[in-house]
Amino acid sequence: MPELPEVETFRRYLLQGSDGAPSILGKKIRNAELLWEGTLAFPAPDEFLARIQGQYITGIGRRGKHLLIRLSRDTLIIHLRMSGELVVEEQTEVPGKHYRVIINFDDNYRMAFNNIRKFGRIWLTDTPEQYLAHLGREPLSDDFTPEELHQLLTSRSRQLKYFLLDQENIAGMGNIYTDEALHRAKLHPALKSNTLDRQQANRLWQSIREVLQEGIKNQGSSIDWMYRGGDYQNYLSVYNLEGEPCKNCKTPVERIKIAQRSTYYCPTCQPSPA
DNA sequence: ACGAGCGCCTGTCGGC
DNA sequence: TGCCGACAGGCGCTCG
Repeated sequence: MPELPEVETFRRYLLQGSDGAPSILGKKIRNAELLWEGTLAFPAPDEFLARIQGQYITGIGRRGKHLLIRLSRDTLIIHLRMSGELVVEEQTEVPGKHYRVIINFDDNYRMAFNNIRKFGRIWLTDTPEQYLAHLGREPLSDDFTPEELHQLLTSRSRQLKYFLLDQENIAGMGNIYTDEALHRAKLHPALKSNTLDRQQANRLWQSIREVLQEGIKNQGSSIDWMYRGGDYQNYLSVYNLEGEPCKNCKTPVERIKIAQRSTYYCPTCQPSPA
């Protein structure tokens, strides 16, 4: 499911709580339950279950699309992939059909990793950096500059869609926000990255940050049956809007396949490179 | 180096 | 109604 804005929304939910769910910060872990062992990327199940017991939640961070739950001794890294979500609730609730991992706290609350498609993964480690080392720049950080984006773009020749989805360049973009950023920057998704001039790179930098910030402000996008918290889906310009008029020029939005993903763009505002 | 194709999973939707 | 393919917010792998 989630891209950077949705993961950031989950981070804030865990940190601040919401109606009916407390913050998990400071809670002590009584034990964990592994309902689908494949969720666990590291370590082995026995070690995971033994090691997580008794640790306290000391912080909640994010790196790209990875959630970083800081514990007394370790970090629990969670990647939600396509259909994951986190639920904080009382232990008396009936567990959801697709709960894969449950963390029980010692105060009658729990945090459940709900994950229909089983693609999500978690790691428990005291060296989290090694699992995050492949990630590129944090697009909303203060020291990510348009100059640096231009440098990244021109260092290789990639179609812009591929470039933005590649987490080794920028960490956090997914299918929705990539299409939205390219439309806002008026760049065709199949344009080669190394053909962009400084002005185009500046526009893309600005567009990436705007769509991500607007996504966070609206608590992410809720599409289909999953994650109903946010409402940024109501402000999308092209994603999932095939045949609808472009918000700028009224040309019908088109859908093509790039990188095996549906890719939405306006053929007028984002002219084809060919 | 780049990108296509596929696998991993469960569920929904539209067409026939 | 039932079946069947297409599709879904991700990513790692192979192959040419």
